[in-house]
Amino acid sequence: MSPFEDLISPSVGFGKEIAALAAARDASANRAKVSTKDRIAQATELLFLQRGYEGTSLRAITTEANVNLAAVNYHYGSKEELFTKLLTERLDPLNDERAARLDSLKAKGFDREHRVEQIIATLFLPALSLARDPAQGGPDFLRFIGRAYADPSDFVRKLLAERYAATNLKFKQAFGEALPGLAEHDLAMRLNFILDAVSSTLASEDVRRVLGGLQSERADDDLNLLAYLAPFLGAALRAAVRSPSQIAALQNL
Amino acid sequence: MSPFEDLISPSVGFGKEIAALAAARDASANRAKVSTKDRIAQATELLFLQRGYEGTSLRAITTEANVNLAAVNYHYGSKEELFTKLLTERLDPLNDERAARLDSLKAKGFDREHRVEQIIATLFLPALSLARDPAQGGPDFLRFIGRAYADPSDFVRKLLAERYAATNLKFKQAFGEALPGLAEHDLAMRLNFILDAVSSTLASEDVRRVLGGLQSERADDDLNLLAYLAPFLGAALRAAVRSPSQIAALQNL
DNA sequence: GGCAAAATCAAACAACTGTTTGAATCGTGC
DNA sequence: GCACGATTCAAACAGTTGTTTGATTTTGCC
Repeated sequence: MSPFEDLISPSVGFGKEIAALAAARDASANRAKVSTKDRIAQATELLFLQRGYEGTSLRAITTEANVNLAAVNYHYGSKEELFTKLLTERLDPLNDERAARLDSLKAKGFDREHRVEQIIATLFLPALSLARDPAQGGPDFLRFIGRAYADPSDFVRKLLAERYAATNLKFKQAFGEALPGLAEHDLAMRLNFILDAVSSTLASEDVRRVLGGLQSERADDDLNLLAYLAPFLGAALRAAVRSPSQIAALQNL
Repeated sequence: MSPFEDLISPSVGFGKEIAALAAARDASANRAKVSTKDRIAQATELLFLQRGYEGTSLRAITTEANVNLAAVNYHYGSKEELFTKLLTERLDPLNDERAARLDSLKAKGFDREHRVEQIIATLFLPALSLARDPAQGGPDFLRFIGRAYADPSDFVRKLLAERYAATNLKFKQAFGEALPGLAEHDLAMRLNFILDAVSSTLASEDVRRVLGGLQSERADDDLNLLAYLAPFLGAALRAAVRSPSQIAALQNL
């Protein structure tokens, strides 16, 4: 039995707000009228994917949404509050699920041999299963969170760092325990390394070709992508576990 | 003998403009007066490292440089021309050296077993040896090019893509030949993957701790970092060489 | 139907951006 | 010492940004 088997579990349900949003979006597909507030949200998501936080002006949003400029401040308060709402709406469930799965994995005990791969799986399998949930925004979900983690603006970076500091620390510690002998700053560097890589990969268009049909309901696809990426990332992390003397010995590899 | 030995070669010399700039910078270390034009360049580099292209306003530059606002347009023409000058001044030599080393490597013939690692070495060993050259800007050189390749602005991205398209294509083809059986879009994805990762790593502060003393003249340090990174990146690239059927077989790895 | 609350609107706000102007200053060769 | 080109300067330009205002329209309830 694969050590990842347990990780492929049905996702828990999430707030009614998101369901309401999705319902409103479906209604738009059928008829015509979407509320001003929701049209702003949709236009913002679209433009954020294309241009990021700083590159997306309120006027671009209101033009795309066919809405008066003042509507954003009326419905959301400010640009930062608008983006905070959109970002946390997707990232809160993601990080909750990540933390929950890591806890249950810890409780059950890690696999001896594939500990790193198990943690990697816990880190981004939730993103894959949430991406499959139409109530979470569908196939653009992955691109959205990839963009979010790659966004260079102070505002987004601070939001992610502060709001999810606890979860991030949990995973850092888990990797640290799975990779003893790796200096702390080395671990931090390697984690940034693979996180950046995963973010930009998720944000790209190509990942969907790898995923194939995201519409599929079968969790086997998760295993496919996991089998595709986990050895890749695992090898990267493990390769860092080398003392300076070992590095010297590698000179004529 | 290591297949990388040949790659550690003395860097060729570069234009007198850069030498003049470096001379001016040295003069500043001795006495006090640096020309307005050079103070603008220094302030721009500093702020670009901190905030990127879009995040760096001309007023921030002129304030940091203790210079009148109009001086930028007077000496450089425009903000884009200023950044183009600074970027190409460092990236032109880097890409020229990369292309030259790849050509000579091709002429000599690749090592059978470590072909991927050889190309990886060719891709970023020039950056390391140029970083050691004080005429190229010293230890900040790596952070600078890392920042450049990670910058999200249309202007910088287009500049890098267009100006160095030929070199980029050369390396893509070299990797493609070294990794037969890897579909083109997979190769592109993997290359973006490791390029993003390397860029953000170079741009970070931590890389200097790994590098230890950049002031050292000994090329052995290059080999150290190469031995540190090449297996890491090589493993990542090789892990992608898997057919869909092989992926399926990996489900219970 | 009327009326109060909610929503939309055009317009302006102050702060910022890169760029240009024209006068004042500087430095150098005569 | 003077004149002329190079440089610096304060000021203003036209454009953008996020936000606010006050009037107008729409909506839902009695």
